[in-house]
Amino acid sequence: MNARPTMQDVARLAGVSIKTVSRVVNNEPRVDPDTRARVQATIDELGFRRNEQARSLRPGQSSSLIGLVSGDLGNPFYSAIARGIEEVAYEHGHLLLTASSEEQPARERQLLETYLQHNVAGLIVAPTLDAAHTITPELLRGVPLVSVDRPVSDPDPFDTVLLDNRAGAYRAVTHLIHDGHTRIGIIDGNPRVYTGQERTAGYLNALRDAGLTPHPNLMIHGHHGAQHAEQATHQLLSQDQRPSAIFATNNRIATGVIRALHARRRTLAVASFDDFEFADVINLPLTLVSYDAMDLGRAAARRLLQRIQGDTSPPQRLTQPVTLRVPGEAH
Amino acid sequence: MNARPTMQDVARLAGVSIKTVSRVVNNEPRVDPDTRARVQATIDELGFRRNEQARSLRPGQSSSLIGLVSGDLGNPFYSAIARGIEEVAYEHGHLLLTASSEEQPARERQLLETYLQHNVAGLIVAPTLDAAHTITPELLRGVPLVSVDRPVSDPDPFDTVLLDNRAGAYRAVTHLIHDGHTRIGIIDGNPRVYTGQERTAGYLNALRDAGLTPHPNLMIHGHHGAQHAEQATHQLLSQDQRPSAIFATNNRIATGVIRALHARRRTLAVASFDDFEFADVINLPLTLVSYDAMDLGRAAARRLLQRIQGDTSPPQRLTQPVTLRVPGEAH
DNA sequence: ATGAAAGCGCTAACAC
DNA sequence: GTGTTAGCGCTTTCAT
Repeated sequence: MNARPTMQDVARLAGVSIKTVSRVVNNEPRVDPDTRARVQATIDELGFRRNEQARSLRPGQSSSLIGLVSGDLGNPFYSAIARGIEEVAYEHGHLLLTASSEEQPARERQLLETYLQHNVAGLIVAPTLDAAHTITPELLRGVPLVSVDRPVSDPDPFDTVLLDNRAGAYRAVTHLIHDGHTRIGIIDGNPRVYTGQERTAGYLNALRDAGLTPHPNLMIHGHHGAQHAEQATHQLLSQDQRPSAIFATNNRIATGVIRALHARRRTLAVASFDDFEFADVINLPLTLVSYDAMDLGRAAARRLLQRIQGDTSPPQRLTQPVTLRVPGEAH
Repeated sequence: MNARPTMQDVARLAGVSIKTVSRVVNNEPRVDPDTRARVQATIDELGFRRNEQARSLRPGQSSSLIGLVSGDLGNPFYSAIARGIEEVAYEHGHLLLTASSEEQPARERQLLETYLQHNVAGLIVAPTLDAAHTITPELLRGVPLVSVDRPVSDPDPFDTVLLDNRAGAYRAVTHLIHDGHTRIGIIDGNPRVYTGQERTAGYLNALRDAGLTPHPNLMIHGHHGAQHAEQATHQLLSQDQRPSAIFATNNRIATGVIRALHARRRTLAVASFDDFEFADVINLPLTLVSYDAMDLGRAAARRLLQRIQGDTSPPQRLTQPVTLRVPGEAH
């Protein structure tokens, strides 16, 4: 329980003033080498480390804290983003606070406020639906914010890092069409979610460019999570004009589709946004839109650090690339 | 870029002293209701929120920060733990800092030091190998630490939250034996890792209690990650006395085993520590040791909060339960 | 019930 | 090259 030593303690023991200790700690130039050595020795002896909290209390000195609010850190997609942010933040001497909004706007706002109370230097948020109403410049008071995966609103007052959702979906569906499929079903989640909207748009564009007409019976929306996607798959396969392939707009949905096909002992081409580890072991023809979620985090963190360092250019929208992966196919 | 208002600003505008504002903010009793209302109105008007950094600078006032160092936040196991910690921390008004040691002791120590510089109230760490040499009471200076998933050392000077590794492995292997298997292979990772040691011990106990003799050719150690486990599986299946079942000591290894079996188009009973989403869709007889990783985090956080609140009882070792899951079997 | 003043650990401005 | 002083935003005696 020995109390933590302060600069004052070091100064006393080394027989110098507190300012000299500060100079040594901060590697300022104008210090006598002998003095520096003596002070450093005392620092080591006492195990002194600067109190960052006191340091960043001074005006101008921003704290080295970055706050992240994502939907659910337990979701591998978000934790990969967090990992990417963490990596870049760490390289630049910043620390990362993490919390989950559970997709509730009120909680999201509460978390951002708490972060601001702790003097974070910047914020990264994977916004909930309706974030546009709660995340405002007045709330932020000049603290920079970068949104990731989804925009806060459109047009967006903040920097935003997104996946190329539309192109990814377009390519996956086009790949199915090239394989001869003409009746391609789509299962999407909540139609208000940005990523799903973009991916659905990509699907429609692919059909249109191939001269195919989208069929309402082949498009199921408003379903959420693997459970509902499983039902939706059964529904698609129980009707007269069955699809020969299904595009799932994310991996939760893909999981449901695969479960349903497994239950029916039925083989169908499945395309999906999001890659997954067991893709190679599933006995189905798969077409996956793959990407590195950590890169989303890295890009968001880099942009945020630029803002923290004073960049005041207009808000940017950064789009991260995606690739098509067909398990079992040579490349 | 309007500067953040301070208590001083509120005091001036409300025509009271800063101390009265402080009393209102902290809900202290001895304030005139009228004064309180007037101050509160000013607070709302200005959007004032207490600067937590300044607050916790006062001695005695511990910060509301908790620091987590895990091996890799991108690993779903660790991110689930983080999510559990976050949940409990949030309920108690604490915030969570996260970082990844990448299993490097030097980085782990560096991160802990940085956390301590930021005046964290407590620490949770999933220790690397060799953490015993770098995580010492001198480093911590009275800041409480709880280790999770693995002990820092044995006997452990810190509270520790573990899975019931031995019992889980014992039950899984016993289940295989009841199904008639007598030649059961085991593939483990780095033999220095605590969890692997315990799970291997459970495997050996199960064999012994069933009157079976462990065979060196059926035990493969020192392999790391899915890649090596794939090779190890091929090795096990290429020898004369082939196993009829394989126990994988974690899900990375299980992934490798399943990959290898898929490549060989071979069906074999597979038992594994760690459950996974696609277990139900894999066409293999599976026996899984399942548990809730979030609970590990919750338990660690609860223990840490007790320490932060002044508990000085001797270090505890908490063991979290595991269950057996056999996909496709009724329960 | 309210306020004045000191001080937490540090850095910036300005001596010397 | 080195030291003195003031002050960041807050809480805590101790007065009034």
